[in-house]
Amino acid sequence: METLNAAELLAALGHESRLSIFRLLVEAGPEGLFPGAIGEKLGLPAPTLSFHLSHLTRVGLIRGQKESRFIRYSAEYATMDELIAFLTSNCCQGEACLPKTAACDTIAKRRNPGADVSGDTPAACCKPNE
Amino acid sequence: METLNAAELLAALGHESRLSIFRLLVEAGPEGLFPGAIGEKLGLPAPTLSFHLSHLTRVGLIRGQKESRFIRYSAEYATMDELIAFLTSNCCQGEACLPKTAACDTIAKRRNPGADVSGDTPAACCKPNE
DNA sequence: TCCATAATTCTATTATTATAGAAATATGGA
DNA sequence: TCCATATTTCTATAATAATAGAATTATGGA
Repeated sequence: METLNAAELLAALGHESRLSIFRLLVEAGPEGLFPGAIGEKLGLPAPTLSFHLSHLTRVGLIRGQKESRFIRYSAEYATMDELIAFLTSNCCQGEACLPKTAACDTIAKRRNPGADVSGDTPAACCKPNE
Repeated sequence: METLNAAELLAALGHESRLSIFRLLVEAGPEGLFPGAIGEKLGLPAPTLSFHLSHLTRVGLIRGQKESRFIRYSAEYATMDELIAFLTSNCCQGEACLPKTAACDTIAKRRNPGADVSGDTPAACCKPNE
């Protein structure tokens, strides 16, 4: 992922309404939700909601699929995954930088399958990453 | 982390110059960089750079420390960590959603220490998360 | 066919953010 | 002290994004 593309995704999520929409869809799982339900839950007028849904769709963070009169929106997990991989790549020069995220543990583990990674203190992370 | 705060962080990163600045600092590690070096590397005029540095500082993604005539900026990894934890919490209803990120593996592993998490296919993730 | 409804697109307005020159501030060295 | 330089703050302007009413489109049901 390139910087420009990542910035686009981040900007799309960098708005309270859109972030809320996205998280509703992330939590809803693959079944997703219809705009009606989202709008009701978040209290957004239909045109405003539509504006944000199309923004999120354009950048590839969600996707909408027509179903008779409705449009079922769902999160595109793969896009989110790539974004987080981008953010955490080449980080921190060997410091333990992302204990809550826990991605680092797994990366360390894959590099050295015998290591114990089940504790709370993560190994150094992310150095020779993709 | 609350949605509003997360949106602020994402918006701060959702600008190509700021994202580039942040990533330079992430890669620079705890030693950080001075604005001069950043500006030169990214080709940004000093006032523009300063504007973005103060934005990133205000939201807590970086921090600046005066050192004689210079100001040493460095990434605040903890903030990034919390942001990613927020983004990946309560996701995907048991689907395997973030294989590249790899956070899911570790979360699964912590839940069930005997599991093998070293392969490329992550376990279901993130369900009863913080 | 006609209506109710889901959702979008059109539109104008408002609000916010980015840009970078000019001026200001602060520090160390000559 | 005086100057060069790092960085910021001030300022005006330009660019972009958000909001939501009104109009439009599409679908299923009466």
